[in-house]
Amino acid sequence: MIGLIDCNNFYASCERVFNPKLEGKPIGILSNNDGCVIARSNELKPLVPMGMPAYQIQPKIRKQVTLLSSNYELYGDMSQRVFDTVSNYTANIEPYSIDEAFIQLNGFSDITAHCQKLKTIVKRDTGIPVSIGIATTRTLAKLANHIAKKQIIHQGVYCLSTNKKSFIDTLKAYAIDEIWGVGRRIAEKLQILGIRTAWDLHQADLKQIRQQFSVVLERTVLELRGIACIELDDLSTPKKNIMTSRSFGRLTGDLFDLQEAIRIHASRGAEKLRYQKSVANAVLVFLKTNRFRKDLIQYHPSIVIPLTFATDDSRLIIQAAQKGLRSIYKKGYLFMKAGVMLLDLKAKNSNSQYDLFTSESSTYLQQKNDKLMQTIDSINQKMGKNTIQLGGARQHAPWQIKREQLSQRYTTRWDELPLVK
DNA sequence: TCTGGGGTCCTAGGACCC
DNA sequence: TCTGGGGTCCTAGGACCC
Repeated sequence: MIGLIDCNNFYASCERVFNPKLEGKPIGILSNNDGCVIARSNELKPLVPMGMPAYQIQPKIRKQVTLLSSNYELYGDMSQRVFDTVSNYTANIEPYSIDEAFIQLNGFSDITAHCQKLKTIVKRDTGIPVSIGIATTRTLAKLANHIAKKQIIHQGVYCLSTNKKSFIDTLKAYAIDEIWGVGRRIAEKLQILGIRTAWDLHQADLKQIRQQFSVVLERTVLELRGIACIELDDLSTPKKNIMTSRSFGRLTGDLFDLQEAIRIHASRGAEKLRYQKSVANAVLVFLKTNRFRKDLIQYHPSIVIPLTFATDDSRLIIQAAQKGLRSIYKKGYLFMKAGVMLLDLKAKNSNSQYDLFTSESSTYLQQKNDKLMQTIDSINQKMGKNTIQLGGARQHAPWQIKREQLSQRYTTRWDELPLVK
């Protein structure tokens, strides 16, 4: 059997662990730049829909709720703690997102009881409440998890068995658009065909699904029937592209601002690249104006700059990115977002990147450069992000994101530890 | 005034090959 | 009247996920 363990209202729960006053109150976590509500406590759910821009929340409601900037450093660390705890009680854990992981649950006489225990331990050791769905396939485990969360009677753990009579009723009560892998577009198309519930899709004709949709949806149908056919990428599988981008706190059309932002993104991308032990063959740079501002002229340029040889050296990647920026930048536009994407990634294998032109002296130089990057990375790892940066970053530059309601990074910064009085 | 960021997979269609 | 057939590779775009 497969279990899906999912943290309840994860970001909100992380905040509550360190600020218990927020317990029982409606709280929401905002996207970067304090833009949209991207996570809600149960109390907030009836008041504010998911994804609503913060400024559209009515003042009357706004007064009753606590809105916080997202604190990814905190959430990332809490996520690791939850997964570490789960790993101690299960042979095989597959993290799927920051707040979810699949677990293998074979060899237990009473799986539900085991999961209840696991749930209690995670709450005790990390402070994070979780729900667990159990079934024979990942798609059904997701569905079971949903039920575990929604129906209080199950106390956060639900096992969905395909051979019980209740299975059909459960699927009949489950709307099509809530199925994992069925998004808005496909749901609309399915509705037209008269397929409205998980049970309808379970019963659908495989051939027809394949023809009118794709193999992806065909797999979902098989999964609903209890035939496991969705495998997850191992998390250690290196990424094929690496993207770093941010919306700006304020619009800017100034080249110097953009150069600074692009340098930070290129540098951060190179860090991610080294972390997964890859090298990039090309760098894409893009700019975007604010598409919501109908009163401003729009411009969304992007360009790919090939690198002379595949590299993970921040300096070369920054250089390429800046070259790209200069060629797409035009005066007279107000930009709201900039980003860098590292493309055509390959494993950093000790020789491949030096190709034809390798000579003894260039190999020596390469080793020296590698060492420099390693040193920067290890200092930043030990002393905190951005202890060493290539070039400065002005604190109040327009491109810096707005995070006015940021909580402390309680678990990752010495000077932000929670205080016990 | 204000509207997230970072990924994956699949398919269709074009270029090119013999 | 009648314009080959089949394969690969690449890219753009669309769908999905959290």
